Amino acid sequence: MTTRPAPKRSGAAAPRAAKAAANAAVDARYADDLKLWVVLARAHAAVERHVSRDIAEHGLSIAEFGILELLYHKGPQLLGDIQRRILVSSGGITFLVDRLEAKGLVAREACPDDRRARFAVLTPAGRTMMKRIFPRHAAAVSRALSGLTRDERQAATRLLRTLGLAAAGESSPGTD
Amino acid sequence: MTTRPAPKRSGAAAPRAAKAAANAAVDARYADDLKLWVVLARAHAAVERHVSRDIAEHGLSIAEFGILELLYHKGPQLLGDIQRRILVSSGGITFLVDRLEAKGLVAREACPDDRRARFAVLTPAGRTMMKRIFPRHAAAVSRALSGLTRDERQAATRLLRTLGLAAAGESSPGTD
DNA sequence: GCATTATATCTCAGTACAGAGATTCTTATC
DNA sequence: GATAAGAATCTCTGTACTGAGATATAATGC
Repeated sequence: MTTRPAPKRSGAAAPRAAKAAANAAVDARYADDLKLWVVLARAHAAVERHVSRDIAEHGLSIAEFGILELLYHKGPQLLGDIQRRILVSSGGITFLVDRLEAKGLVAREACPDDRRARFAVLTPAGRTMMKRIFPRHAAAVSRALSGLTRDERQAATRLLRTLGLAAAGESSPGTD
Repeated sequence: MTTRPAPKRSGAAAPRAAKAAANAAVDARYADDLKLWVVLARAHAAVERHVSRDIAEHGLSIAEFGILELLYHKGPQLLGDIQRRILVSSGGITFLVDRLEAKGLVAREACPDDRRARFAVLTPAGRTMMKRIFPRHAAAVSRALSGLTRDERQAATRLLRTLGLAAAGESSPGTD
């Protein structure tokens, strides 16, 4: 990660106005939407970097933490339900739970009603860890979002929920 | 971590129930922020899936398309500038430009002022391709965002820009 | 000019998943 | 209870990246 103010060098200046004019028709039509997609991606990346750094200090990836958080708050869950909830592939959920199991934070338990299915449950060690790191994680998330006021955060939550639901539902029914 | 928001804690007599209550207090305090982080991640994932599927039909990843789009609209760029713009690692930018070069869409050119640096430029084939697929891509983005009204999209753009800039600036070097 | 330090890119090993198909089990029907 | 369709998980291969160090060049102080 190098981020340094570039030394003086005649910049890669391109005749912006002319180029933009050339594609003006298309650009003008969709420019606002493209802009929204860009700022959405950047906001997500920026917040994710904060969150990820916090979580990485405990040796966990975001997806791993997502599973632990789900189990911590909602109790044991079927692997398939976790998969749909945190949006990973079927192979991904096996891989993630394997790793959490290897770390001793999660265990698999049989489902009495369906022997194909397995529950993931927090081990005592996993629960202890979440108790310890969750408040700190929540604070890190809050800090990452602190660029918005309380009202703005509420407004953003509403807009993003609407956007997410619409985009998830539209012509993309399967999460797999 | 300068801001350690101490959850209010009932001072004396902390049996288990009180501790659990304290946990609940922490959870409640940050619940809204965690919710915003979740809907941000989901909205991003949902929109990205649409965009990604559109781009994949042309054999490109989102990062590759991001480079092509940057070169298409802004002209030749130094690799380091592209890297900072689309947020990939130093190894990543080499890898991505290699691949675009192998596809014949991009070429490297020497920088006359700095022989360490290289420009990436669109080849004629790359420009032709972008001319062809960009409008369609823009339409796909618009469609993915169509869950919000025009006004909502404007509001979301403003909020996400503010959020992204704040999160990127805070203890994490600027991207632009 | 020459050494020193900083920067731009590249190399290489490793990580985190995605996706397709295999395996194991359930449910419905005969 | 045997068979077949369907479902949940696992296995395996492939892809897109990250990050630490290597190499070449530039800028600066002597």
